[in-house]
Amino acid sequence: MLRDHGLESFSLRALAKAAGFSPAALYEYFDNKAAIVDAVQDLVDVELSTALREAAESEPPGRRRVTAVLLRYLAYAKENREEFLVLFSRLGSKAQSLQDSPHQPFQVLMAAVKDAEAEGDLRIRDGMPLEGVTYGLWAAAHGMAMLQATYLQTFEADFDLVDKWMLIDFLRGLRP
Amino acid sequence: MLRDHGLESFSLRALAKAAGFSPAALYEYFDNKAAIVDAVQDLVDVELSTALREAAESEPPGRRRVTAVLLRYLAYAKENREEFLVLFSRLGSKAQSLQDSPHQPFQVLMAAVKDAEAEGDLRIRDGMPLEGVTYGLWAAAHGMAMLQATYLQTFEADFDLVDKWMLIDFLRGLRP
DNA sequence: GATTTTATTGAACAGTGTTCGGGAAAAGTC
DNA sequence: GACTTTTCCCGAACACTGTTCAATAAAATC
Repeated sequence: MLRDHGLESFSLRALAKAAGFSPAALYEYFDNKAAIVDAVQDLVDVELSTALREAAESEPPGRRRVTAVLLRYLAYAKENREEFLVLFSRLGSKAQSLQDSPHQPFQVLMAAVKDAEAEGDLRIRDGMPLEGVTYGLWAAAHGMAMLQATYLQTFEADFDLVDKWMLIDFLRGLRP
Repeated sequence: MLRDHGLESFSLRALAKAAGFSPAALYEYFDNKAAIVDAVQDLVDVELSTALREAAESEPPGRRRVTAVLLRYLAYAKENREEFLVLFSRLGSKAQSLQDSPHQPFQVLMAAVKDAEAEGDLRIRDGMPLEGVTYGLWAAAHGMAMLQATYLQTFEADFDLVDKWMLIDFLRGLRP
């Protein structure tokens, strides 16, 4: 529904027509537009996290598994551009927290990082929390995905190989 | 002007009133709202790039200089949240290109990376263009800045130290 | 069958970006 | 100085947005 026509031009009237409802009827189920976006964000959240989980299981624990999760993150953002952008748009009104609340993609990545450290394949500085390095790795992939989806969307180039090499090199800096 | 009231609630009528003009008068100088945002983006672009240039000159060539530029990027995003978000919002209609057109912050970072490689302080894989590793490093910092500015804006924590450590570790993976 | 509850709607309101005809003020020309 | 032309700006309007609310039809309950 939303996938085809972007996020900017996503009006309640258009959504209502697509759903066979009147615009006012939407307010029976949602408080406002932000609540609708929140609901969509939840859907995207689990879709992305299951994709990441699959990627994690495809590789043995260690830095390679972390790399697989990050590359899957990038692939999802590339294949599902609008969904990815919705997830990180400011239209929703979620109070995001890192650890408790189920930002599931983060949890999946953190598990992979934890396992890699347990395997002795990844070094974590003294005083650096597990969430910290997970956040850092997430941010690296997120920045690539975000730049390609917005700022560099008109920049015709194949980022795949560059992304992969850079992530591998970044993780190289986390070797024991 | 725009700094105080965010980007979402930035109406042409409000801008016109603040400028002492009528809303219609703005169209004498700009084609549309996107053109206004483009103009602001240009201003932010040079503001950010001069800040990065200063940071580059504060350190000798090498990975430390690259780190300084990236940290300055993060500091700017933190101190000038709205400007930073405007720069990467989809409201503008710029056709961004990496090399030619003056996305100046990228150029500044690329110069630092180039110098670091020339100093023998940074390794670039065979077949990897200079733009590629610059993009990767930029994306890492950009992801951190973007997450803090949007998705994690309610997450009260001090990211500064984590950001610094992670960037240093990432660059550690690029040692010769 | 009567009454309450649940869905759904059309019309309206305030706000948005944008267009257009018209009217002042400034600049240029004889 | 008078006349024309260009520059500048505004009010009103249009189509759109999210949102509210009284009214209505359908369903559920008693």
